[in-house]
Amino acid sequence: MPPPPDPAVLHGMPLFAGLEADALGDVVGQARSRLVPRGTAVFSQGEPAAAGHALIDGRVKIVQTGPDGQQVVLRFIGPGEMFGTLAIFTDGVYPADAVTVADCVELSWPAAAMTALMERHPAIARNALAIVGGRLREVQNRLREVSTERVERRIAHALLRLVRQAGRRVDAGVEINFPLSRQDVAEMTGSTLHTVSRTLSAWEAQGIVESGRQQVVIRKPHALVAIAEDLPAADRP
Amino acid sequence: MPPPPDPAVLHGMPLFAGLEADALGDVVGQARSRLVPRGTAVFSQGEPAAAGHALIDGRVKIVQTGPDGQQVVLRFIGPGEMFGTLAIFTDGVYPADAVTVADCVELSWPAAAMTALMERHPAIARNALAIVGGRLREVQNRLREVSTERVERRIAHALLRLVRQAGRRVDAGVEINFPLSRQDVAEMTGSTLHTVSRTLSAWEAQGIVESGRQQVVIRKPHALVAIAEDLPAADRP
DNA sequence: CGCACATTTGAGGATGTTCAAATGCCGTGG
DNA sequence: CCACGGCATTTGAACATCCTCAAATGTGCG
Repeated sequence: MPPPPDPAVLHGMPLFAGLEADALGDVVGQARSRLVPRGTAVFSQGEPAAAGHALIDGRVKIVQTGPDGQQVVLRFIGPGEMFGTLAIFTDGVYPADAVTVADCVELSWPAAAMTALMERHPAIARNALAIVGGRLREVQNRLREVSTERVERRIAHALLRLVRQAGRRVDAGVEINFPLSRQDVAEMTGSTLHTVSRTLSAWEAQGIVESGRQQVVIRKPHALVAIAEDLPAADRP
Repeated sequence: MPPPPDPAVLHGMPLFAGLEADALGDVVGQARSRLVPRGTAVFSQGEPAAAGHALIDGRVKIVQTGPDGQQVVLRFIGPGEMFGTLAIFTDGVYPADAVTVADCVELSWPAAAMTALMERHPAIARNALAIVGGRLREVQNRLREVSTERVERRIAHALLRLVRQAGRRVDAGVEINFPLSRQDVAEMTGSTLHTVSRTLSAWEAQGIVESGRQQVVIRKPHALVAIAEDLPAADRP
């Protein structure tokens, strides 16, 4: 049996914001914690949604696979974020795969417990609504990007989003805090790993990024913003 | 002052499913009804979200505009559907334009009334969660399509979605029940009106569709499905 | 009838994909 | 410790798709 979770971990999780201490205890009491090594599927597309999940530590990639095997990265989950809960509120089937891209610690609540908690604490339903609403907006924005922007801008947007979500200051600039392959970026932007590689190479030549095997450091975030916004690149080192 | 709405109109609106009769009365009591002629903006992107809306009759196009003016059609709203409610649950600003593409009758609830109703009747929050969750899925699927499929398949998918949503049997086949331009289809698929026109022309030559000014009739839905699924077109009239 | 707008169609060309092959990096097992 | 095998990445070349530009044609409304 995994260690019983500490109520403190729920702090800062938007889904449980505004709950009383005893309500939080109720929530924590229903949770299971688990260690998941890198490269493992937490759940898979098409499975019945047995549980809702929250990430305590690590990073999880949410990938949707189409009928012909084409994959799209829907999002990366960081500590404090929920995932796999949508299915519980809709048709009960996970709509995507969740794969750990680093060693992870996660909490999970059985689907029944999740819905029961929501009935007992209506604030959870309202929080969930705000969260899902926010994600809907995010995806709508990406839909617009993919529909109207060229590849280079989309890649810039994707990296900037990742920086916002998982950026860590290092002396060379800002580093994206988890292993990220060209293929991943391609699947985030509706492109190919070849094009992503070429684009990053070009940016590297201009000193905008530094990148290696599954790792990206942004040296000049402002330059990336200029590309994302399609502004003239008016800057020297 | 518009006519006081009849409680019957709420029947079949998923947002208010499972509510008691008196709760429904409460809901209806807060609503305003309004006639909106074709081509009018119900609300505009960037405005503070003053109200949530439900369509009783007609058709509304939800369009998002990017920083450079590029437009994307997020969805078409038909009778019985809600729209413009997302903003109330998130940041209070409409994320898109809503424009009538036919003469419409709509109900609306002031934002404050909407949230109050939700607090009074928790079932509404749960319904809303399921609805928003369903839309999130839909948009995620479209994101995958736009990211991985070629234009022809995307157009096929878009038309099929419209048929499901607003298809009407006519002797020639199935008609999409509201005025729909090539430009609209282009903005639904991340393409251009030129490409859409060419594609429809080609399909017309094959007897798959019949289309004219802002109007499309699908004569062979199965053929369209074959294109959407990328199957070999194995059929004769 | 004429104007505004929707649609069609052609030609040319850019963007990005596809195909192919080489190189580099990392952990594993000998 | 080093060699090996599996990935990840890079880069070149050819090509396909689809967009852009341009102009003509059709359709409905005022």
